[in-house]
Amino acid sequence: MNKKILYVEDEVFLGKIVKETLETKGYDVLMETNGAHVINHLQRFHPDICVLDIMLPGKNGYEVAAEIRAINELLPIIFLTAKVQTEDVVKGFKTGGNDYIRKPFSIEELIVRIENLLQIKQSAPDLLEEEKIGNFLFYPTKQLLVLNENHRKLSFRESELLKFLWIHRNAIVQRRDLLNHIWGNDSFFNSRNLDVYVTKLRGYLKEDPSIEIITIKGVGYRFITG
Amino acid sequence: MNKKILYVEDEVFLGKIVKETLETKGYDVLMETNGAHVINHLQRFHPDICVLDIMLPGKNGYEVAAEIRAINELLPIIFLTAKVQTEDVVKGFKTGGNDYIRKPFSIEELIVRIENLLQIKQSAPDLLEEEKIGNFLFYPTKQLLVLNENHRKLSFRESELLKFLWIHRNAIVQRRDLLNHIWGNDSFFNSRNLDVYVTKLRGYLKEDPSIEIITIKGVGYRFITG
DNA sequence: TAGATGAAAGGTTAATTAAGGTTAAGGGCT
DNA sequence: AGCCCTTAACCTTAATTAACCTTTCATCTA
Repeated sequence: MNKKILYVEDEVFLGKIVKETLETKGYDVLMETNGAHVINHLQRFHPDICVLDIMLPGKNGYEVAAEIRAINELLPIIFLTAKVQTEDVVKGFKTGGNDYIRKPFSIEELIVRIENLLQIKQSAPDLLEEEKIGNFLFYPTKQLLVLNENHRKLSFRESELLKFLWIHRNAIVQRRDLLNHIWGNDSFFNSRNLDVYVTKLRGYLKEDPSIEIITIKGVGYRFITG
Repeated sequence: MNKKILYVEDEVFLGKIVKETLETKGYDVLMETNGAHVINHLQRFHPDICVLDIMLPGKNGYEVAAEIRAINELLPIIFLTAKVQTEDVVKGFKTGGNDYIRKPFSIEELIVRIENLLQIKQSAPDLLEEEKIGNFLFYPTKQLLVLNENHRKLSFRESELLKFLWIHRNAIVQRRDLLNHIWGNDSFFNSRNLDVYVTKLRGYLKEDPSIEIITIKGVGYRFITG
């Protein structure tokens, strides 16, 4: 069963390219040029994700997003925008967007963001019941972190964060990906939230000096394990 | 060192402009007006990316792309076209194009897409966990520089700069390559930024007089290690 | 042709801005 | 209540920008 993408774009020419490319990647794509028709499609097509151009004739992307949100709280929405003002981005998140991409974008980039929101991890190996992280033992499903006799129960977010960092250990993980994965979008409200959780994890992990969460300012983090 | 672009374009006038612009951005550009000659160039020039106009005399862009694909599965291909028919676009992607730009296009847009496609397949030569630089030990992923008992944590940019210089030690590295690698572009502002980071690194490295970052005015730097 | 001159590139240090770190105070949920 | 998440306030540090200084090199002039 292919994942379904509802793609709202008034530039027909660009739209056809994007649609066709996504289809070759194994998605079912319904393309619509008129914002006012989106709601109808939502009911019949049942998309897994929406990609909305912001500059639409008639109804703009924000309005469409708000309509979608009224019906479906969780459906991931990606905005495409030519504008670069922060206000627009903020507005995008406020009306319920999960991610945004600036035009001109490369199709590769769009695919990455789509897969990210759909949680299709290219090669994310499944975690075992028990993972050895430095001197710690981490039990992902139990949300438990053990060092020697010291058992610490992790909260859901703590555990998700550790999981994500561990899966991508020694690689740079982008803030944006963490936020999308754990909080569902990367607005700057949640952004500060991530900082708080990184601090918490660092606190837990500091007993083993061979483990470190390195900050890459403006980009994300890198989880180092000896 | 520079990335190589094979650019196939029959409009000589436009072609010259694009070629020159790309060259100022630090690419080596081979321009060809005849589609039939492309394959020869492929063997000798070994481009990192191809930019193909679709309307070519003799052999059209799709045919050329198919030929390229037969030899190299992964080489990124960008199509340029003035045609507006969708069938052409679809055809382009089916013959293995990675991206697509409609004429008239802005050169900025072309550059964005080129860089995007290059990043995807780009992977720098790997460094070891621990590299010995003069009397220092450098831990690239840990962003750590050690001299005797003296541990210095490097910031991301400091570490990236040192990595780049070390990989190209004893060779001349161009400012614009450094800028493109660390800052993503070589605009005027980042240029001064690089100066600041070079000064910082020199400060850190001055404890070992056998190491030196030599300035080559107007070109770049040379990292000397005894 | 030596030396003067000025422009351009880069060096250095400091100021500014922005990102993130830390801690603690709300606020909702069970 | 107790837990977890969020938000806010305040602090620290990295990254950027700016300002001013030095070197280099080409060109001009005596």
